Amino acid sequence: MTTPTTPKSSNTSRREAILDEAIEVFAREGFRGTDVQVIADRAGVGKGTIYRYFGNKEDLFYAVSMEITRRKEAAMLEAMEGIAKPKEKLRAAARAFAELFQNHPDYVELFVQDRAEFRGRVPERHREYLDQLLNRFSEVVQAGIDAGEIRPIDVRESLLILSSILHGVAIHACYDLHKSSLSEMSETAVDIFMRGIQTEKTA
Amino acid sequence: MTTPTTPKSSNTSRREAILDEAIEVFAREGFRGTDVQVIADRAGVGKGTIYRYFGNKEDLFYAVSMEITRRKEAAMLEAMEGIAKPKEKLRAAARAFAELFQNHPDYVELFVQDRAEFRGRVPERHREYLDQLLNRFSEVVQAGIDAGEIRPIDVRESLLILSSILHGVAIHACYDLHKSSLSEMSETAVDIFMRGIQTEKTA
Amino acid sequence: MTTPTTPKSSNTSRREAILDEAIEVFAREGFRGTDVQVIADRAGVGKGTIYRYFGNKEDLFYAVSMEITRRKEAAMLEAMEGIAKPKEKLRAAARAFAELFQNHPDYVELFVQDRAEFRGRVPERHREYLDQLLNRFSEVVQAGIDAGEIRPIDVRESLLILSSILHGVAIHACYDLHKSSLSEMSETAVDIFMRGIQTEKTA
Amino acid sequence: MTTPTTPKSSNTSRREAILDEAIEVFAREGFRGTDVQVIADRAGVGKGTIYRYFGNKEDLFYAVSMEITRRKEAAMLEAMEGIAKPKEKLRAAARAFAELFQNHPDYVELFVQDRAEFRGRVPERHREYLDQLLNRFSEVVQAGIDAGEIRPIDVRESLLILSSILHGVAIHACYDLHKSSLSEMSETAVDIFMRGIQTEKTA
DNA sequence: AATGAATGAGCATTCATTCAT
DNA sequence: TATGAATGAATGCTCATTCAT
Repeated sequence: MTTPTTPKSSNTSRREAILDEAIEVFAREGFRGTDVQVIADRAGVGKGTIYRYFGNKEDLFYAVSMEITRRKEAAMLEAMEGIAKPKEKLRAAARAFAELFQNHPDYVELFVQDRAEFRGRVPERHREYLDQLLNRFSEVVQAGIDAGEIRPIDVRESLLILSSILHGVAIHACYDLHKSSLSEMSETAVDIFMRGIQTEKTA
Repeated sequence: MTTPTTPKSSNTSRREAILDEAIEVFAREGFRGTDVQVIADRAGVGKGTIYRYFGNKEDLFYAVSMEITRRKEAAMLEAMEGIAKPKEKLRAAARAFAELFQNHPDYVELFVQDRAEFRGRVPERHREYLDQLLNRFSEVVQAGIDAGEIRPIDVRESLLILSSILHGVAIHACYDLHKSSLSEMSETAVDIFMRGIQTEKTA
Repeated sequence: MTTPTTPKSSNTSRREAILDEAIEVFAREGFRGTDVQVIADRAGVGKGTIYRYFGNKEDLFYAVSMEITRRKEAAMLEAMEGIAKPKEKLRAAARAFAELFQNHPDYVELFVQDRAEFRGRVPERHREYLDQLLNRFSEVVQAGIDAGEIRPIDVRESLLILSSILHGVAIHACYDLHKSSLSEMSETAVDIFMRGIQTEKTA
Repeated sequence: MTTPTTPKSSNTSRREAILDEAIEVFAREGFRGTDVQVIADRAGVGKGTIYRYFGNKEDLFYAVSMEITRRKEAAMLEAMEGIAKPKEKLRAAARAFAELFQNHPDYVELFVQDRAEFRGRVPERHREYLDQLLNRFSEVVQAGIDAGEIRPIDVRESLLILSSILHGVAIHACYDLHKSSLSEMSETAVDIFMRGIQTEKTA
């Protein structure tokens, strides 16, 4: 764990190369089905190098999972920027979420793998992430309530439900391949959700 | 690979004993993490017997998955019986779904395992099941629309979304253990969903 | 890979075949240096079979070690039978010990391997064995003392020393290959030992 | 494989630091069980440095083994100095041997490791050492014989036996923890040995 | 039909050794 | 000279599947 000589270039690229390949291989083969050697070969590094960087297969998967989480969060937060109205903020975030997973079906698989393999065993990361994001979004929903756009619902619970819907749709979309895309289905789902939480008179 | 004869009395009980144990073990250990020997031991049969009845580990898991699907379906259909109003029918079904998974957290895990391990590879069973159930529910939704209770939405799409919500909540509930139960969270989610699809004036 | 027809001999012969090869390979390569696959190949069984019979590499080594211990003990006890005089009993046992190791240099290596790899970690087996054997020999020494042939020494301690001498000579003999054989060197060593513990006047 | 230059001040300390740590780690973990990185870390040097100084793991172990041999030899020779009577010289040397190993149980382990890992493969060093030391002690024994204190035995053989006894006791002492210490047991063993080789009338 | 002993492909992980810096 | 990042060969152990009884 000594600090690398060239601060960014070689180590970073190596780490990223491994991570990039790991995303694809874990997504395609599943956690248990993945042979670390395959990731090493694809990343063009020795197997030992992966263990040097990530410790073990599980921690490599964690790193992958966390990376996806970061990208998801970043995409949603970025999408909300510059939008004023609370409900539109939520829609924008949801749309960003759907588009990310539409463009990267891998990420859905990784989410499912994580849930399948590690259920409640390593939730701290997810819990922590969820809490952080929930707080961020809670302000938005609260603002919507204060503005009279959204019914005075339980903020945290409704956000968990929105999250469930988004993930549920992402996971389920593959069962409806012939029809609407993940984005389209998500759009409709969010539309129903927004109608479900808004005040009567609102458009 | 010899096809088992039509299960007679003792065969049936054997099959069920295996299936029952398989549900628990697969749920606890995951598909890849499950040792068929463990299922055999718990079911009190030889390992060879499992292979005689189910062909291989994957097909055993399929059988388990299908069994859960059947129970899920049965619970929902039974819950709808004797209820007249379309919206109440949907609520009842959703409630039955949530209660089933609340009482059998195993089933959630199996659903996730199935999705994780076999994503698009064996969708026929799910697709077939979904289609069948969708048709059943489509009539209900259509009746709601015809009765003016539900907005004239895309029936199939909205049902897929409801399914996504229910599964999404079931999967997500474990991340919010401290607060509401799966049933409670599902209740709220379905409430939002119903508000989202109903016509303006409806209560 | 033909399975023998005899119902009993099958398991026993398999176990023994593995054990026999394990003795040689462990002796030649050392515990850590041994590849279980090599033992499997030489014994004509699958690697899994070894793990089925012995659990793991360490327990396989234990079994080997114990087997040698048994043979050592058996050889010594057998050699003492039918001999009346205590001192001659000891000499006979020591001679049997030396001859066994002279004919099976492997056994020396296994003893050293055991000591090297497992020092105090698994002494129960050895301790137990030593105690058992010590008690057996203690009677002999005590008889010698009572008969006035042996000085009134600490029985247990002197036996441990005899054991140390025998093992020490066995281990050391290889450093003096050019000259006397293990048996010869051992004979001399035991002669010195006997003179050292006998009463003055004794021949 | 570059031959290290003649050790200068800092080199020497580096070499010694490595050697000191190697003694402990090899003794605790065994040769095969030792990770060179651990030695490097404990010695505060890079792993490459160890390879620069010692070539490879095996040669590092050789160096360690030889170092112990030197200390053993030095302790024995020093103990004999200033003592006139041959038998007392032997006793003194044996006592020094026992005390060294009593105070440094590590050394016993290293001796066993050496024997276990390299049996007859690298005996030159030991043989050479033994010969050197044997010659040194042979004079003592011969003097004892000439003085009528010791029976006219084979000098070399009896010394090898004494060596076997000392090493045997050191190795065996751990199997008798509850009772006498290595030193005590060794003392008794040497006493028996001396009685065994001395002439009848001697005290 | 039922069994479970036997099998061996498969894989995570370690660590001695090298070599570019 | 010293270093430690990179490597990949080596190996213990598992477990799905088969098949003789």
